[in-house]
Amino acid sequence: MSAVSSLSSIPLMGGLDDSPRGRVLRAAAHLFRTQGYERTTVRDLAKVVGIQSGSLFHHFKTKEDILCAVMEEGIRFNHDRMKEAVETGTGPRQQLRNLIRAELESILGETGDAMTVLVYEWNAVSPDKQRELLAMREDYEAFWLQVLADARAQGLLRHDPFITRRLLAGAIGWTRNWYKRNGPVTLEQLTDLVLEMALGPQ
Amino acid sequence: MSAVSSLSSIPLMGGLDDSPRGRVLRAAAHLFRTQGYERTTVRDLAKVVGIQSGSLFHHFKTKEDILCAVMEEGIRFNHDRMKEAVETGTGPRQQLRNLIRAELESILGETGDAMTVLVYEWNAVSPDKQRELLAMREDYEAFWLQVLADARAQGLLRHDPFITRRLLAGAIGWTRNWYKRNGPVTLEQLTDLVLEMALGPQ
Amino acid sequence: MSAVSSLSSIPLMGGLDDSPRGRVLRAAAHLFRTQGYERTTVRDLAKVVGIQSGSLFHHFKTKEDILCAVMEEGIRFNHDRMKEAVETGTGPRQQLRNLIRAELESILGETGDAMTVLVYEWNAVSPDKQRELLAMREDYEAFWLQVLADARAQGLLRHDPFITRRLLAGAIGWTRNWYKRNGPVTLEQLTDLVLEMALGPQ
Amino acid sequence: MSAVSSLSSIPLMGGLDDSPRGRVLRAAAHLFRTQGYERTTVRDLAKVVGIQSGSLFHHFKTKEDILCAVMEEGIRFNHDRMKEAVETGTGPRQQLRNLIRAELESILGETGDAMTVLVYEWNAVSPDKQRELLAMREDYEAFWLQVLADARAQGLLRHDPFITRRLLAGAIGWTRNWYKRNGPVTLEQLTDLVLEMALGPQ
DNA sequence: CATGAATGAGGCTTCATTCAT
DNA sequence: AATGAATGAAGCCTCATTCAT
Repeated sequence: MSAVSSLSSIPLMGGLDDSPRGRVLRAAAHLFRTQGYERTTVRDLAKVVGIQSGSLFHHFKTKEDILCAVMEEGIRFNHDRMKEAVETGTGPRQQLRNLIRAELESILGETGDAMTVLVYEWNAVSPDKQRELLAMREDYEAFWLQVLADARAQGLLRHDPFITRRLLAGAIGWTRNWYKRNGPVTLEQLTDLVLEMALGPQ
Repeated sequence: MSAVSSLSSIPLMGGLDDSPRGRVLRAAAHLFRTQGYERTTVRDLAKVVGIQSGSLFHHFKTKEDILCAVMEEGIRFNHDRMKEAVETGTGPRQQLRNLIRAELESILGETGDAMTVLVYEWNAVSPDKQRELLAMREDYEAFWLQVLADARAQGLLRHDPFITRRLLAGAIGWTRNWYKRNGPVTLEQLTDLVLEMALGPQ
Repeated sequence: MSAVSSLSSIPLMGGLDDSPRGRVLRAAAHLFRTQGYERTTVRDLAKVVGIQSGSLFHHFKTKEDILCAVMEEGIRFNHDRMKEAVETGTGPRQQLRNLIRAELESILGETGDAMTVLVYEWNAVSPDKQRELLAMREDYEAFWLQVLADARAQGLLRHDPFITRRLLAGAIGWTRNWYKRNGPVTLEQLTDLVLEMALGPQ
Repeated sequence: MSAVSSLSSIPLMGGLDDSPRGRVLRAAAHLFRTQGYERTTVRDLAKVVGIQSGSLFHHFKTKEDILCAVMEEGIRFNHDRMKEAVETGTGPRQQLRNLIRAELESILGETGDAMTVLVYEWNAVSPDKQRELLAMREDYEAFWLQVLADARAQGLLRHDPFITRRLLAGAIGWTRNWYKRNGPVTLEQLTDLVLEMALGPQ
């Protein structure tokens, strides 16, 4: 059923160590993305981790908790990444480029499974959990809006920061479905393309 | 469970009449998007349509068939829309604008549920059906690539048509998650924003 | 599913004309034997007959009624056959041979499906119907017991008629599972073999 | 629905212990024979065993697997019985008598349900499984044919071994439908009657 | 009489979760 | 913590039967 039978082929997801918990979350992120949350059974997951299905419930109360944990770890790790992107950039243009670059990494790299699951399985989580997760995303988005507002203030950006952010978020998130890291376009080039979409040529 | 208890609140999806089949597909598109395919039971669906669950299987062989039919109708209807967009435009710039506008309509309008389901529930369909559906999408995408290639030939577009299309597809598809039709930005303005992302200012 | 798609290949069962009723019963006897009663759907049956499933219920009240009618017709037709077998024989030995021969015909010939169904699907019919059918079989069996009793009285038969009848019934009924009419053993030879089982050599 | 509500009234079937698997198979053999395979629901079966219906599927993959297992165990156990019958007999006559006796035991005793199911529900199993089961029966039948061939070689048997076997199989198998163990005829007497059918008086 | 869409009860099977060992 | 058998609710689908046309 599953195309994955061991964890060895799943890259270490950012921030997750080799503890049982970490191994479950990495396997879950992968399976939830490739098969879908509902179509992944706890037995599928246990098999990939190399334990029995009953044992999962010593680490997580419910299957939904596993899903939420995947999402949380994804947000948490990328929050740090974004923060760093802003802090290491000097000036809005470079900061924005850093953000784009970082978000592309987050989508196309080791946290890609988690970020995809965050979007695609969003309404598998209860409203309560949705609220919690939305709160976590809020300051994540705040980085973007702040940088875009700065860019606008400096005349770099011609349009509304909010709308620009949304359009960029769509373009970036979708790369998961087509971009190949070892294809003809480098990640730097892709970053520049997206940056140009936001700010125009030059 | 379902927030929807009758079909009356679901707009007529493009091309689907009031036949039992059409009513099932409209309800399915809506439920599959709001609840997810796996989390929508055939009883949920039947209740919204106003029939018994067993009766669904007079019109469709399996639940998966319903999903595929939703996707097919979505593709089919929008194929015609895209074709018209290209035909009624004179010159690549106008054709491209028409395409963007048409795809925004397709995402934000009455076929939005179907198009979202097409993306979000993609791996709920069997590989065989995936192949069929991909074949249908192919000439849909061909419209875009042709127009973008023309734009490039005329110097309107500075980058690779394929990549540009993917970035636009992401930006446009994501609007479903944030754009409000009765908000401050009109669809025409949104169209222009996306067009500017593709071609730059002016 | 069914290996039969038309009635043309099913021989006319004894006593059943080409009326709708007769055609249904012949098809039913065949399908019930080859697939089993429960595994044969009324749609299967209707398709072979060449009508719609709903139309079956103009001729029979329920599916079970069809099964019972098959059984009844089988018994009724073979009752006449047995009667004739007894009447045309002179002396117990010839009468017994005639009965054996007639019952082999009934199992291996055109009523074989019905007779097999009578045995194999016996507990698909309600107790009430079972009683009715048992009553019909009673005088059928009376022919046998009478002839065997006569044979015993004449010293032809060494054992209890009742037990002898049961053993013969088993041997004869089982022929359906192995005897081939166009094989090396003729029906007359088979008849003699069974007769010898009953009466011993000579 | 079921006339049986506990396992206590079902005799231990040959070779089956009190493991969950054994208890399921014994209950299944009984229910499948008395109600028919299709008319026995997995809930019926679970109730008799004293477990929940879902638990059945920890021991057997499908309902059909349960049927096949019943058949297999029946064949396997009786294979050993037949082998012993041949080995403990000296000379074809005694061997044949032992076989008859053993098969009567197998039909009328604790494996009777399984053997009946084997015959009556034969076409409820898939062609693949039929092949497997036929292969198992093959060497079972080989015992009979060998002994009958020996008998023929010694002049004890006047007719073809194959045909004789089939007639005996029918007579023996049918005893399930009429013979009462605590009736006027002992099993030994019945055995002798069948033996006489095969070899003639003396 | 025939049709065929609709019914709705019920069947098999799956699966997250529990718990005694 | 781990196991794995057991649970029991719920899911998809089938099918005999009905009935308006």
